[in-house]
Amino acid sequence: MNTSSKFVVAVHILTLLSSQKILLGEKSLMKSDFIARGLNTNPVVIRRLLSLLKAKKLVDSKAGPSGGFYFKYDPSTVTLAMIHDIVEPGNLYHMYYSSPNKECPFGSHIHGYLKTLLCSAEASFKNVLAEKSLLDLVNDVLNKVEHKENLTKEEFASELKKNMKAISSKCSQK
Amino acid sequence: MNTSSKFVVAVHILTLLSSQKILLGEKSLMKSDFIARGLNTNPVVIRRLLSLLKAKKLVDSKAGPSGGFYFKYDPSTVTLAMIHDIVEPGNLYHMYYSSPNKECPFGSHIHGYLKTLLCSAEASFKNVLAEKSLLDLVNDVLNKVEHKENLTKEEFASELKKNMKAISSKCSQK
DNA sequence: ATAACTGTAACTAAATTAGTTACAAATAAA
DNA sequence: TTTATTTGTAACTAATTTAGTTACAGTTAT
Repeated sequence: MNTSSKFVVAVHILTLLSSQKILLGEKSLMKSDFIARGLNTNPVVIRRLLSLLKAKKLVDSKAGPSGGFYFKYDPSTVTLAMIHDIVEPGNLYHMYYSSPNKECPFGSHIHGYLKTLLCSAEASFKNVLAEKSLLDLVNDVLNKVEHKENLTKEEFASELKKNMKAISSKCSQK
Repeated sequence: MNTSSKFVVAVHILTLLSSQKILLGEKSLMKSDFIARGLNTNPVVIRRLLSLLKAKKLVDSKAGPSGGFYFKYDPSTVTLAMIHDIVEPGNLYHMYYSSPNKECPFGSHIHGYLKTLLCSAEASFKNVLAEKSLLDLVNDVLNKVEHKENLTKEEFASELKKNMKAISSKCSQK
């Protein structure tokens, strides 16, 4: 198993930033401290990942008090496949298994066919990710909240805003 | 990227054992030394992987001089998906990203939808692997050899046998 | 001016992997 | 029956990757 959590964390972050843009407006910013709290991890880990996403032009940031990060695009146009390609480039499995010896008249031919098959399987994996946009994920959550907690989008937006402020003040308490 | 080569190496080994069964007969055995040569690696690495495949009943072995390994089943009934499940159990990506904090009214709901999607993408990956059997891989190689090197199956079988003996004698020279 | 952010370098610790040495147990062959 | 060959496995090393952490320079709203 791939032990990296970069992909799931990046999706989590970008879904948060998308929801913030939709619920709280274009100009709203989210701090790395707040995001890190929600993932039980360290703000530096979040900033490191956001630094990569910024280099790829998906997000932008503002330093200083009341600074933070925001998502640059329309959440409906960014798919999980794009995010995967950014944070986990290359193949799911590498094919550099001790470059097969040409001495073996049979074994030396396996590599090529196996590589072709793996590429095709990985393409299939990514096709599923390509069918899901950040907006889809945001809507999944919003629908759940509206139905299960009987909150309107507006009520939920103000709850989110309140929570962001509460967490921010907790962080600065330290 | 997953840096493990267990899957590709296991497929390589089992394709070799399958070809040996088809070309050289049921009783034919292949040594870990010979397999390791073809992969430019260490016999212990090969035996370790074969030990797992033996525990899963895919192969069996015989100790002592002229001992070795053999594939127990019909190569047409074992798919690459089965092999993957054995040597890389679990998910392609783990979902234990710092179990999301319930404090965050939005973030706490993302996890479930992301997990569902990843499972579906992984299922799609494995479906492609499930369409390829060990026999398919053996036939890919045999067809290539017959066309490009103009060898009949019988000629190729004797070449393979010769090669196995040559490598074996090289190994015992040390 | 100050306080609150981002941005990033440097270090630690843990986990995983492949490779290696060594040797016990099994077994065919001399 | 002895010997040589092979599997089976434990123990260790080295390399790589990952997340977490501390520290601090640069930026900017208040």
